[in-house]
Amino acid sequence: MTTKAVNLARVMTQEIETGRYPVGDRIPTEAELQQRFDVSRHTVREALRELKTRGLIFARAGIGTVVRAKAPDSSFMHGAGTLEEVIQFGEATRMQVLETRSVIVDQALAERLAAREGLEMIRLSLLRHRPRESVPAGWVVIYLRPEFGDVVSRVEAAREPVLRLVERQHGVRIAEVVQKIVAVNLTAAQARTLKSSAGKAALHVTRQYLDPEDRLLMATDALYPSDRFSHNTRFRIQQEH
Amino acid sequence: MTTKAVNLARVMTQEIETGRYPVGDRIPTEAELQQRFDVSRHTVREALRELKTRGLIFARAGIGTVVRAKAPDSSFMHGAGTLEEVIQFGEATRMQVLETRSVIVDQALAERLAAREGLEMIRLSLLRHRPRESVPAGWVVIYLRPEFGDVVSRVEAAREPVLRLVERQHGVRIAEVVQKIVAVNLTAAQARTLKSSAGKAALHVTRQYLDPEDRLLMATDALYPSDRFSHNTRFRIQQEH
DNA sequence: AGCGATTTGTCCGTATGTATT
DNA sequence: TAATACATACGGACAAATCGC
Repeated sequence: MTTKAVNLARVMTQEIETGRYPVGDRIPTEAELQQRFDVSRHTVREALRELKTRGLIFARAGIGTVVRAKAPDSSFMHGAGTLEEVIQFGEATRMQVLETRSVIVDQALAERLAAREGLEMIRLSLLRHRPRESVPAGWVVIYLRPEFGDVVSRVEAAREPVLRLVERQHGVRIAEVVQKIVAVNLTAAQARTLKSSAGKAALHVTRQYLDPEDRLLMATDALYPSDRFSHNTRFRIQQEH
Repeated sequence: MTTKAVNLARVMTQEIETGRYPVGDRIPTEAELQQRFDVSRHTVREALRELKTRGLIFARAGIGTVVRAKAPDSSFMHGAGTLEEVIQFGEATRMQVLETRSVIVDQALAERLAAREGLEMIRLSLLRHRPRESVPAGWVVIYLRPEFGDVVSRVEAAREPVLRLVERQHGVRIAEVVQKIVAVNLTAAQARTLKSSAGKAALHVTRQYLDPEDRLLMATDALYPSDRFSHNTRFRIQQEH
């Protein structure tokens, strides 16, 4: 069973899509729609509200209701899920630093990190451990801008993500995260480090953290064997007025 | 001048944030709020609708209205292109339907889809093909509510995601997507279907698409061999305004 | 299994305010 | 100023879902 409002919204959507009401034109007034579909004004408004939140129309008192777009515009599909979930490297994990050193970005690394070649960066290699588990949950390599080097000494003790340390310590703000996930089979060397077995499937997650000017602040390169990690995200769509 | 509904929404948001109504608890009924704020039920519902679309609460007839989450504080992601990338099953891929049938959700499936046991759903199994490539890019199983069955016949011809077909045809709106990604080694049977090889790493992506009332509209279960797919996301953090 | 009581969902009618022409 | 059209708000009625007895 579909409601009258949903049905009306569907009809109006279709008529906008098929060009009966072209972009820029006004659709019939609420009173007219009320008559045409033999419903209350409340129901008409309910249907139009739906189209508004989908970005198909907009309304102005005194003017009417105007078609804004034929198809739902992607800019109206704002994902308002938490970035926290992306950033949070798990509260319940302990970080074990394997190695810290300075590297010059070569061509291969430049590609992987979307960073400029020749740039100097701090390379922090560490294992994530869950409490009471002998095998590491994952292997994370963090690339940091040299000026953020002072946080390195606090990584193991801190109970929060490296990103948070950098943000607080240096007053920078992350504006964007670019994430790429692929599946890989572990090499023998990787398997040794992770105390897993060669050939086993793993998630390979690379991330770039950018500031508002699109400059790379930090990048990570992580490897999570299949049975120890799942990557969960919750996207919520925020409608606007 | 702020409207009564906006004001009420603000008060309720704050009370949820400050913990007066903890996550999981019910907020007062519409009738109670109506009395407390001395407004009509219409106004109460208008305010609650706002909180619903923000994902703070969800409501069920017969039960009440439950707090789903505290308001995202400062950093939550925003911006075009976020959810689109999740939803868009690639325009440039062709869908080949392998099988369509009706299934009753058993215990195992209930867990995987976060659906109720005993529910009837349509199971649509298909392969994604990229143009000019002989091997499939991925294997997708879609679970649809029975009332959406009419879109099945149009999946192969349509050049858009099944989700879009459902949204347009039935006037429903996705409010939330829950996504889980794990790495797996392909079984022999899976490898055969995908024209890949057993043991090869693959991304296993499961998603639940929920409407504003938290009801499951559609769920997908996809398998992408490692060398044919990478999952890219771009999170943009909303700046204060 | 059934039957109220409760609570949200849908739908209707009406009145008044506000913005635009 | 008057007419138009959406915005806000009030009221009531019944349906649908759920819970407890």
